[in-house]
Amino acid sequence: MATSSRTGRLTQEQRTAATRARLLEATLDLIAEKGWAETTTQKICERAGVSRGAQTHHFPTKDNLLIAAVTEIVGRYQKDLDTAAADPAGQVRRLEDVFEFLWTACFEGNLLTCWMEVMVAARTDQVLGSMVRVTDAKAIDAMRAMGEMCQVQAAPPGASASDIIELTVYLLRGMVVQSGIDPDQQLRQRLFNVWKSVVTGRLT
Amino acid sequence: MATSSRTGRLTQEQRTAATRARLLEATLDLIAEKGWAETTTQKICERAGVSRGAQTHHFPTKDNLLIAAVTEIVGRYQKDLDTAAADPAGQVRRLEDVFEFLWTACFEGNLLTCWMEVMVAARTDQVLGSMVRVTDAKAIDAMRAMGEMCQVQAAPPGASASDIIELTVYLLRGMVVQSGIDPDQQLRQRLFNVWKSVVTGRLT
DNA sequence: CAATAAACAAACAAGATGGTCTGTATGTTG
DNA sequence: CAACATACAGACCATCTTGTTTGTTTATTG
Repeated sequence: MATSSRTGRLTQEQRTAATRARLLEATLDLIAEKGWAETTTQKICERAGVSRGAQTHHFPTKDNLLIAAVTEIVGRYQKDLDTAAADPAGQVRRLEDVFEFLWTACFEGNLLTCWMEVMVAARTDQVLGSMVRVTDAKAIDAMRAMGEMCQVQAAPPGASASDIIELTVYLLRGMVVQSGIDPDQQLRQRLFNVWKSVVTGRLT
Repeated sequence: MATSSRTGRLTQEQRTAATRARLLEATLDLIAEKGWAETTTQKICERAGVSRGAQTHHFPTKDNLLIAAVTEIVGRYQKDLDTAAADPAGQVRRLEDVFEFLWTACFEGNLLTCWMEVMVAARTDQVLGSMVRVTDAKAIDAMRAMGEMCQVQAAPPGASASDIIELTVYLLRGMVVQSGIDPDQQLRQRLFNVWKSVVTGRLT
């Protein structure tokens, strides 16, 4: 319990937190910029301004570091989800608002770009796969729950608002991958508007 | 022009075609099984039963081989597209049939799984990116053209059948990525049916 | 059949990557 | 202040990956 705030020195805890944060931030940046496969420990250390010895001290193996990075991605996205879900506390929500949230969460920043890299890598990576499976299921459940709060009546029997939400999630994920090679975001915005009008026209 | 079919020997042309085909097949298998990043020249040669010398003879660099593999993927998918497009020659097509084709083309075999690996890798790879950009645009155009052959009237102004098709493509691509970590294909089938009923209920 | 070219095999070289190891600096605690 | 634990720095090593090179086999052609 030594803050030592008046001196220029740092607590061990502070130093640990700082270097870990720098490593994770560099890892996320590299995944977004160079892709999952090109994200090596050396490049991470270089970008984070951390020696390789320090990295191996905090994260003994590369898996440790990458798992922590994926946890960080999930945590940030989950945080967005939580705030959005708690926004109109207990009240009824408009489906339109949910669409708007999903769109913004997909294309602001590079979080979803990182997540698509992780999902694709998880397909052929055991440890990553089991991790992504559970966290992704949780995220989709949370988003479906947002749909159930909407007062809409689905026209086709068996189609719920939650289903529409989940479909929208897959659509947006496909669009995020597309945005990696096609810069025409206006086209996607227009198509998403079509999607919204088609879906909302069918629900009441 | 020596066929030499009666002897046990092979023409140079035949040998070339055979080894190239084996290498490409092994490459596609590895991309589907291990992912883009784990697809190394050594593993390709090992799986193809081809020496590394032979590989470097036919494909001097790894890029050459991978580009040829991507071309093979695109070619096979384009072939599916062409046969499907030419099926009801010049006639009007049902939107339902197009949906069915898109679904089948996505989940039969592992072609689309490979394609998603390529698309994600293309985001951070210059040469791959320019290649994927043009071929993907062509494929989407071809699929949009199938939508334009459907005699449907879009209810929301500005929404064409082609737009619905393109939205469906992105939706299915998101689902393909999901299928890499979530084996519940029945869920996706059910959701896709929801999407279809939403659309067909909205179009006439 | 002889000469030439192509297909093929395998060893080698250069660089990158991830993990281990040894040593040093900094903070913590009795 | 002394003993100890943690954070950090950098060298080292085994492995893997890609590309080159050298030599051998097989097919083609005059």
